[in-house]
Amino acid sequence: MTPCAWSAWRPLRLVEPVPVGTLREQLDGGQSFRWSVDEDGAWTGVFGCTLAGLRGTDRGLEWRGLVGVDGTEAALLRYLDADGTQAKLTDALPWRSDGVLLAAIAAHPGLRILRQDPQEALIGFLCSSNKRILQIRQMVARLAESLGDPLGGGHHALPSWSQLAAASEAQLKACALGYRAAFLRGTARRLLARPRWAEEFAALSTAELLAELQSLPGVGPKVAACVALFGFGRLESFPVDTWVVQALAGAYGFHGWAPARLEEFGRAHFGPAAGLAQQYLFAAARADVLPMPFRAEASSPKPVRRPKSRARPRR
DNA sequence: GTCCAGGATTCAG
DNA sequence: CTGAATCATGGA
Repeated sequence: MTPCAWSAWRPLRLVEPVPVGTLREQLDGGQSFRWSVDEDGAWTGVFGCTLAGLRGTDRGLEWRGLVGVDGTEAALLRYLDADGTQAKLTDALPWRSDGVLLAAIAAHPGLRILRQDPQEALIGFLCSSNKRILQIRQMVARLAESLGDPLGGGHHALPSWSQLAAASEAQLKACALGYRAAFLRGTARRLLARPRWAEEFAALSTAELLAELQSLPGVGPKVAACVALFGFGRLESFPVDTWVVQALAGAYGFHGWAPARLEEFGRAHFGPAAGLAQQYLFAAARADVLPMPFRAEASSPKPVRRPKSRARPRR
């Protein structure tokens, strides 16, 4: 049992202020599943092997770490994109000509893509299919608690692939994974044989990375896009989930479009930081603050049938 | 009790 | 290739 003592709260220097609402969306809005908040509004979370606390105050963002543990502040600065890369990319998004995006950014100013560990993103989104964020968080918490290494204060790191592969059926079942248990075991066994998988994946182009991720059991187009975005920092990756489908249908009029086609639109329209735009749209859709001029029509005649396939320029 | 969830997989057409 | 059934579990 490791004694746990928090350091005092200290200011965290970011290039842009983070409103408390944005902080909440960022830590508990479906990117990471490892943060929880107490009654005073103080967040506690684990990323990689770092245990940290965050809170928003009148004086700005503050952080704390475990006494005797070095590197917490540096890890937080990297995790939260303190160098301002995403602030610049946000400014380069087409919000000046896109009122939907403008409204989404205004709803959560300063929202960032968390720079997560690849394994953390992969485990989290392997659990994500057909589940709500709250339940994903519970699954991941149980995985860490029952299989991961202790970090102090009752918190645990996520299990390694070998720890996951070695887990018994009963242990996985107790994590309430449902049919996703087979996904986790399968992926754990595959990556256990490739100790440097994260480096190897990081060296791939984004298209190659997405294909490589999708070869893993339980990883389809959407999960692969999320892992590329959150775990490998591929900000051009544009995950299309149920919320984004609804947002693009209601706000842009793309009713009935297949996810692959919406993804194509997102990348073309939003450009190199499409994933960042996606996160703004996702958060705004969940908060129900997007302008929806094309909300699903109840009485109008059948929507115009759209061409299902495009001419393929491939050779 | 019913419905649905930051989907993936498998199978029928 | 597209669409539908199926998957296991818990919260609303």
